Amino acid sequence: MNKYIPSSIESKWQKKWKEDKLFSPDMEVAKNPYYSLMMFPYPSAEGLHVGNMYAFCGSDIHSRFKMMQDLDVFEPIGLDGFGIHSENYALKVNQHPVELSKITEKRFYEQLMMIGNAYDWTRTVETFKPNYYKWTQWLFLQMYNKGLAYRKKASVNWCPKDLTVLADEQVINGACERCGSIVEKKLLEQWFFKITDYTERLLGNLDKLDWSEKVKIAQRMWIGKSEGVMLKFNSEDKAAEVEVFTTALDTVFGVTFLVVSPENPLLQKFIKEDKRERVDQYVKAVKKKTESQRMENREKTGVFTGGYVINPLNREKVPVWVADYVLVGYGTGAVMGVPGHDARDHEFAQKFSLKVKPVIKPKDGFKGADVGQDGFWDYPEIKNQFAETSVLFDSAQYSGLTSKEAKQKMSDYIEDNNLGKRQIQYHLRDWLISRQRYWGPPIPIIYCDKCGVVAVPEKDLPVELPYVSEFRPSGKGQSPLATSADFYNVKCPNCGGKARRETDVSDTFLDSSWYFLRYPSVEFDDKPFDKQRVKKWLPVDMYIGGAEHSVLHLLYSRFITMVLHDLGLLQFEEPFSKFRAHGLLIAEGAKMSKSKGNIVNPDDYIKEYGADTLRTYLMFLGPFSEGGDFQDKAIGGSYRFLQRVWALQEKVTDSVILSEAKDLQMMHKTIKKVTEDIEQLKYNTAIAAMMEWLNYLSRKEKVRAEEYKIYILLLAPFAPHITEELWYIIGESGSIHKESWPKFDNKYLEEEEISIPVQVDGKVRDILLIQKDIIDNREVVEKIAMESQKVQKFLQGKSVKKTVYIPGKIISFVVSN
RNA sequence: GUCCAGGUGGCGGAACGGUUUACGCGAUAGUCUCAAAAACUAUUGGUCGCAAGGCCAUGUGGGUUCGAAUCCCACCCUGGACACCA
Repeated sequence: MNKYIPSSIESKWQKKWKEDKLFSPDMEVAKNPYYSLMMFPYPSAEGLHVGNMYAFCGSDIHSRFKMMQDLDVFEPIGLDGFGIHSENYALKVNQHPVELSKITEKRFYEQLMMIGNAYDWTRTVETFKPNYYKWTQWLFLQMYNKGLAYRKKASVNWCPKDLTVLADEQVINGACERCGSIVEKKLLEQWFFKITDYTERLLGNLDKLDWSEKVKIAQRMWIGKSEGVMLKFNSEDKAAEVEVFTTALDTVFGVTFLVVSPENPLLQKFIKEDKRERVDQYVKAVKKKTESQRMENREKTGVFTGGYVINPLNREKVPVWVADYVLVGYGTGAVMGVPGHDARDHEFAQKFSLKVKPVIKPKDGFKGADVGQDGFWDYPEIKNQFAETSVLFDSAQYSGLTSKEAKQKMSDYIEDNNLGKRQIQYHLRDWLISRQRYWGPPIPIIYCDKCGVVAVPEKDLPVELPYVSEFRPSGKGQSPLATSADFYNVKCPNCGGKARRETDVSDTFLDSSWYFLRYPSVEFDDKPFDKQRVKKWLPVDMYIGGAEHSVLHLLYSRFITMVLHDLGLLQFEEPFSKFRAHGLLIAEGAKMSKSKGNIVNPDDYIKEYGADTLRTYLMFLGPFSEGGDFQDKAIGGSYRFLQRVWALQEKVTDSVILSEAKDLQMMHKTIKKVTEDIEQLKYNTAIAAMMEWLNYLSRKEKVRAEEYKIYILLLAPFAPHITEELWYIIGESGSIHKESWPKFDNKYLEEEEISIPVQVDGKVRDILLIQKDIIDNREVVEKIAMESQKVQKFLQGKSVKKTVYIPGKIISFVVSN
């Protein structure tokens, strides 16, 4: 027997698989297409770390498993190479992104080759190549023509470090999701996609999708639907009207003030002359405050405007304040202040000594601490366990009603009297796609002095990204392309007159919002995707990726797919039938990051132990959906495991007949376990089952060829190289990865003797071995149990009050009270 | 603050109403060796005991059940997502 030397067999098979196009299904004739997709990486020349490998291997194992279930699996790979991530890396190492992209492409593909994934290397997609971004620009044009891309001047999120605007989805906790800088607000003219036109569909379809629940929840939260009413408040003198949105109309009798946000133009109408100076001062001060100052200090501030409005339900006079805790971007930029039942309003009222008036109480009255001395009661909207049991008081004819009833009746009243209307608000806002950076697809728009905004004609695509040596972002709210006269000076496609190109590029998430459509159609230069191909291969059967893309990539892709569906270009409106989020691989108890210096490089491990060992170890260290902790020491265990599988070939013989019931049972039990576990991505327990069977086989004198063959078939998705080699060693031909997955038969799983624990008062006192044929005979089994000496010891002198027997499971005697 | 995961040996983790600690790492002892490494074999939750065996252990406190790591309630931690969204 040869020694197991991973390095020599792994590269050999990788080369052969690629040459033979083993993992390139025929796009046209494949009978059972199965599209298995992994989120493609955004490359930087540092290469993939072991956390990336973890994700890619997990997806690959599932793909290979499906392949062996005789499906024509299409498992493509590509690079999401445009965007800030790659560009920042270029800035850091001071190399031009164009050159760098060539290096990173090579490096990434080499690494992905080394790990042994079953990629179709004939169909890669790189978003930064003109033959791809031509169609990203085409997509923009479709959006534009459908009225879903529009330009507006808006206060947008500006990252002071990356020197570009960001989408709302890219701002986390007031900070840039890339670099962590606190974002600023900037007024700029930008391109937006009207994702808000699709809100209800994006929300509604979620229920039908087979996706990881946490991702669906994140999307629902992001869309942020809330139902309430839009209520009109007239100023005292009826000269002005302001609308507020509320989800808690039942508290309307508790309104003691009204707050308008400093940015709200309606504010002006409420300011009384004697207060103008102070109000102006306040508004100015707020505008000067940076976002970070606002984040840090959340203490309530505000100024009384001098104006009053009338509460439409009880006709009470309510003072109007201006305060920056009211956001201009949500609802109407004005809220009714109910300090009795809203924590923020309460805080505000306390600070400025405004009246607090509770109007809802528990059905059976307040109990001591329910309502504080300051009159604040944590009302249902905050602690909704009270929602069912609380009633209104001091609310005219609505007193005594529950919140739900009151909301109903008050809404009716408001609508009947034209005081407002029921309304649904969403958190989701339109997708800002302009970026003032270099490394992205130029937005295909031309501005003509005469014709205005003109779309670049489709025949002129791609608008190629020029090689600009000064690719650094300028920070002036303009892309570096704005310095290239050759680029921006154009003739208007309409009138031929002097015109100027849009110099911003589009968001990298636009590149990735449709890449899955391109893979099956990469060879077509005249269209983004071929109708027949799409029909055959999409939607994606299984999509695996990180949960960090819950509201970015995964939401945008769904939106874009819906639009293409509405344009009649796709038959489906959801791109990913099944999505599973993988867990995060951490190292030394912490997230892998450069700053912590705990990045683990997979190359070293591949060199030392081989890709098969690394794959097996990564998949064994914890449940794939939950991630785990990478421990350097423990990887040796996986290496030993494969060594032992290799060594087992010595014991293989054809002369022993596989007849022992126990042998068959182990085999079928393992097939069952591994099959079911892979299906659910529970790779760690699948591998544990393989180890158990291996331990069993190693203890035997001889191992039958049949057993060994099935063993390596089950192991093939996890360790593709060693199993391929062993496949040839045992005299088989063709690739093991094109073999059919072993099947199990339940008839071998039953045992002759079944062990039944016997409990006395809930504690196990003995374990009986019961013959299969009497297992259902309650009396006999109970008698055997009762007669057990170990059990008798605990029954002595006591009477059995109750006996529970679950056939084949357990027997339980109850003696105590 | 809200939402979502989780808290089980020295460690990563199994089990997810029915024998807690599968599988692996580590540790200890042994075999082999001049020696070491590797490999192989055995032991390995705590505690009392010479042993048989007992008792105690799944974050804490209650509850449901013949039986709870698992289900319910409250609380305490850890990780993640969202967050002045009215």
